[in-house]
Amino acid sequence: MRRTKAEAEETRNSILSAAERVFFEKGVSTASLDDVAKAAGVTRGAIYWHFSNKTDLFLELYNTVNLPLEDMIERDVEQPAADVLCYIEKSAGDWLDELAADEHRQRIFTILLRCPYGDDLLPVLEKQQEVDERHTVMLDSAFDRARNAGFLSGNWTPQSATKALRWMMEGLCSEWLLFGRRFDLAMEGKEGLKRLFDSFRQLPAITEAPAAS
Amino acid sequence: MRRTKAEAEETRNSILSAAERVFFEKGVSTASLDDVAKAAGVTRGAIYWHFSNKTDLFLELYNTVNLPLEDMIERDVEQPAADVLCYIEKSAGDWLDELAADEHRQRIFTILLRCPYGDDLLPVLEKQQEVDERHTVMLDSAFDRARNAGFLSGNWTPQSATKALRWMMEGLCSEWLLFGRRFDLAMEGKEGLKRLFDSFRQLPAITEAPAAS
DNA sequence: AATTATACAAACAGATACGTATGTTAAAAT
DNA sequence: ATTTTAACATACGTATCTGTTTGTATAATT
Repeated sequence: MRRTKAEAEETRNSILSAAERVFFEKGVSTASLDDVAKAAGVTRGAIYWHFSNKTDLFLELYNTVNLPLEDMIERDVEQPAADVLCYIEKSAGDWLDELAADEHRQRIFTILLRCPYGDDLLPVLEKQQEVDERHTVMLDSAFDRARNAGFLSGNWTPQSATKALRWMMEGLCSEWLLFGRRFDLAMEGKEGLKRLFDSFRQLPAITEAPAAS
Repeated sequence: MRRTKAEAEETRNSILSAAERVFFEKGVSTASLDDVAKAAGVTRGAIYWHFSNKTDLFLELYNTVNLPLEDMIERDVEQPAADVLCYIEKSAGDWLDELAADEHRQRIFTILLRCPYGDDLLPVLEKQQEVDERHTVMLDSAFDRARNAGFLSGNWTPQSATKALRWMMEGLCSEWLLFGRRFDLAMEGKEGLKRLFDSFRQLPAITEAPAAS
């Protein structure tokens, strides 16, 4: 029963959608292609027509979303130095809002967190690391501008602020995604961000009074 | 070839040790019992003699180590309020040192992070959550004592400090363990802790001068 | 209108992996 | 000295998953 091109694209998408749900529920390695086929209402024949194997299916699924941090990078473009910290904080908070509201991204992110990065999924890991690297570089330079303009507390260096922010975000999301969403990600996350950024902004208490430069 | 009791205990331990390495390298779900048996220099018969199946083997392996946070809990016992913050910081730093030096714990922790908590491994997940819960409660009360004694910055509440610390530790360890140990865990981790705890300790800059109470 | 290529389903073959059943040796128990 | 039983190895049957092949109805092409 040959389908029209539009119909074929539909089944392809339904396979991807089913794979997302099945991989999320059973894990990538334990889920079989038959599980995915049944969830999509097709047979394995359809999957092997559209994709070459499970790894390829996973990679295609992985390409349907931009990575967790990827769009956060684009957001933090050049801003006036006075607003950089607020802007980064807002950007991170918005990103949490989006994640909390988008189950699709939640599933993808969860799958990525606990997928066994062995052997064949190396390209995924490499892309992840490249995105992380770009995000780190961007944050570093943003915090550096804030610091040069005198808006970063002496307690923090650009690098340490970047790491603290990234670790908090990663820990926050890991706990929420991997361990059953037992708290309000957006609310608690943004409160944590607020405290952390307050400490970024807080100028030293005891040191020299601002001399005219 | 019947072995003596001591020899049997040896093979049991070698199976556990092999399982640790194999699960770490191939992932729990993709590793077969034959892989484990070969790595241990025995056959599957030995495994089925000592353990009832793969899940049971995993649970036994899981019981051989105290959990990542478990011993950190015991450490943070009652301390004079003036030293509480320093004590927690040191305790967390020590724990990072130990993790960085102990490949055994690294592997177990890594396995736990990316194992598919579906279906049969629920007891593992539940124990994890219970340990996390106890750790959180302990940190809350410790930060609370620090705060009541005036040693916690007004920027932070006990709860927010607890969460910030836990998220930072979790993000730090996740990035290090899941993504190839590409930095010095103990050094960078302790520097991050130092910055964070400095911000915990830093009293507000502008607010009222300490009035006699 | 006849042909061809597409989009699958169904059937097939090979490889694991699991659980169990059975065999075997030597340590304990008697 | 037998007997028993612990500690495995070996062999077996079965289920499952994978990749491929074959069949087939129907769009698309000419």
